[in-house]
Amino acid sequence: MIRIRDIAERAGVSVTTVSHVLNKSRYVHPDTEARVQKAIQDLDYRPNMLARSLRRHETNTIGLLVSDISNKYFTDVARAVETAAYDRGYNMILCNTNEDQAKEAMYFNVLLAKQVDGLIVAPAPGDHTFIQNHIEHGACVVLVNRYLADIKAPAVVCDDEEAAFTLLDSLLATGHRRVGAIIGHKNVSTTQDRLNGLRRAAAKYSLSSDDLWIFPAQSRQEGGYCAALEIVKMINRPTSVISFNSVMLDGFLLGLVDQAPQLIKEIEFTGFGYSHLARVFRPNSVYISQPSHQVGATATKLLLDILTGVTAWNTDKIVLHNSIVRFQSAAGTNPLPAVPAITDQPLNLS
Amino acid sequence: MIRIRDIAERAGVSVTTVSHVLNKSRYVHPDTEARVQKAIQDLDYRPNMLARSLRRHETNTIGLLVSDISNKYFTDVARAVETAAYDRGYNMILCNTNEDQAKEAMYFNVLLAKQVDGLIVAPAPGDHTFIQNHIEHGACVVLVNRYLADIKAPAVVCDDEEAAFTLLDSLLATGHRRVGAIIGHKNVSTTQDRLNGLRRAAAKYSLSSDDLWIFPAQSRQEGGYCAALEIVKMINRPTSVISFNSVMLDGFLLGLVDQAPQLIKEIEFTGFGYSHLARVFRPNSVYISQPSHQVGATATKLLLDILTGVTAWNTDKIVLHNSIVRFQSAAGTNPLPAVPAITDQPLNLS
DNA sequence: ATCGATTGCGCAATCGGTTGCGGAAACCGA
DNA sequence: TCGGTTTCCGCAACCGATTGCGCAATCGAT
Repeated sequence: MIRIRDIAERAGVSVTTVSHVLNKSRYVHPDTEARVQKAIQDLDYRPNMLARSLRRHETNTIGLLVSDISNKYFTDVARAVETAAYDRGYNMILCNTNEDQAKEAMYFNVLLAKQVDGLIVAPAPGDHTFIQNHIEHGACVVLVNRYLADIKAPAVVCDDEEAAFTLLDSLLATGHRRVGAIIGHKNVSTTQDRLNGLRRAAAKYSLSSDDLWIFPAQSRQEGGYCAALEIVKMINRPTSVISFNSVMLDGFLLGLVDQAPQLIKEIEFTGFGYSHLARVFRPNSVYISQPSHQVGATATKLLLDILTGVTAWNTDKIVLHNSIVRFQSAAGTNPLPAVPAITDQPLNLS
Repeated sequence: MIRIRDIAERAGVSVTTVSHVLNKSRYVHPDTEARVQKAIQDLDYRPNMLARSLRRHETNTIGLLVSDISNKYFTDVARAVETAAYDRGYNMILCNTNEDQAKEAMYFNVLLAKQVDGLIVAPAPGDHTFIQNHIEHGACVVLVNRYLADIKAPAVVCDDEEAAFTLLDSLLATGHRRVGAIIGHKNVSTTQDRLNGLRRAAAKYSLSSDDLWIFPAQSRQEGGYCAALEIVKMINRPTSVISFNSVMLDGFLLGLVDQAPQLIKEIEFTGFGYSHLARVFRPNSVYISQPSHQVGATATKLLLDILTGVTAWNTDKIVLHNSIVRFQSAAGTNPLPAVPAITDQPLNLS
């Protein structure tokens, strides 16, 4: 490994000067600087960030803890965080907690031990006093997606109550009177907010609680599949179903396809997040498009603003807006452009 | 921040002893050790990994460079790498290169500057002499998914030639005589291997090159969509299509759904990787299930074995086996269990 | 020629750990 | 009591950078 000292010797200057050249932190005579730069080139020198960070007490690195890396929502958030961080000279370390609280705590410790400057966390369900502890000991944390009553930290969330209301309202407005909801984890703020939205819409139409069938499932495909198995067996079946995420919706639809294909046509379905299956089965339906990219970008900006002192530490909740979109018409928000540019040409096999 | 010195003072010992307690690196009297442990507890001490790594010349961290984090194949690889690394006391830093060679080079440098012990790389298409450079300067790199002729490093790949052969063979065996292939990036080893497999199967059935329509597309949904737009316009249309990844297949199917729904029934399709859409449109079809998890686990084991001296550095290619699976029958390999366990109970809205 | 200002750069302490070397105290058998 | 072990632990150098302090050389004006 090439050290700064090697550069200094080769350029005939002190390590101080090399350091200042590297960081442009004070005036260095152009000739000297050129010699140093040449030595850096010649030896292919790359500063040791461990040493720099140790001395500077900052790593220019933030951690991102997501609960499920295979969920498209989180990969979108991760990409946004990564981009926003990179634009401001920070790197991101991504960790997958798998909705496992123990793993979340473990990674939290690891990342703090690695001296990340701050953390963006999509908290797993469960108790989070350990996070509050770390915050009190000086950790800088921004929550995304879910907020937590017992953690005093800023959060970037979506207006889930409103979106759920809108969704159910639109179903009820078109005449549905028996509605199912596949809701995922019960004890997270998103689910609670969305349930509140459903309740509000149900109240608006004086729906009885018997007519609103709530199915808490694992927030994964199997959860939705289970919901399908249940619904197939029901007598007074809902005429429409809302899923709280697209993974469960996929599972639900696959369940119907496997177990009772005829129900696909009978049951209206919609939910949070884009799904290919929903799109092909219900090309004219709506769904809730979550501002995942914006969530990541906003959280990152907030975190970095706090870290760099632009913004004071606070416990504000930033609420971004979900949008309700129709598959066909939403050219801008739709994952697939209406008329995609043709960028490649066919080729014959030679 | 609590330093090791704070612990030492509180426990009335030297920092040396605290360090040895932390690392269990030499005998310490039980009473002394207890005092140290108590001080660690009391002060909620967490060692600074930067300092440790600086001194030890190792970070117990590996980097993973993937070309597309929103691709399920890579998230599976990432999860496997993360798990395998964690089991051996290593952490993983995940970086998304977005199929962008410049970004790949940038992250390569960042990770080396952060002194990662080793790197697992799914290389973007393009020139990679910079990787070879780093290897010659001592970087420890394992390639996954794609191998590169100009990089002397071990690689963990799949038997893509064989899988492509099997896939096309099965189509030709059932009578198809005009086949299309949506192939993604042309200049990567996977694509080349698969093309060779296709050629071999085509030769076996004496298919003329006019009957094998090759469509190189962007390796994303839009690429598949473009292929659909093309195929819709064709006169002597393929009766079956093979996609080289599931994202393009999704795009292709959406394209058909949008532009020519009747073709969905007419054209047989299959490809590499599981797709919900393929499953619902062709519940009895086969597809190539890639051993993504095994790829990640194997690459990690190989890298860590090299790092710890268990295995010597080499440039071997480890070839794992793709399997060809049918949607319905493949309970084990299918993403969805045939009869998923019901783990949650319905709940009434109160 | 003198002196203050400016230019250009180096010394050495420091960040928070790890570890080779060695030393004091306790123990033990004769 | 004495010499040799064994037990237990501390000193201080070191990892590779950053940075406060200060000094020598040059410059320009008088």
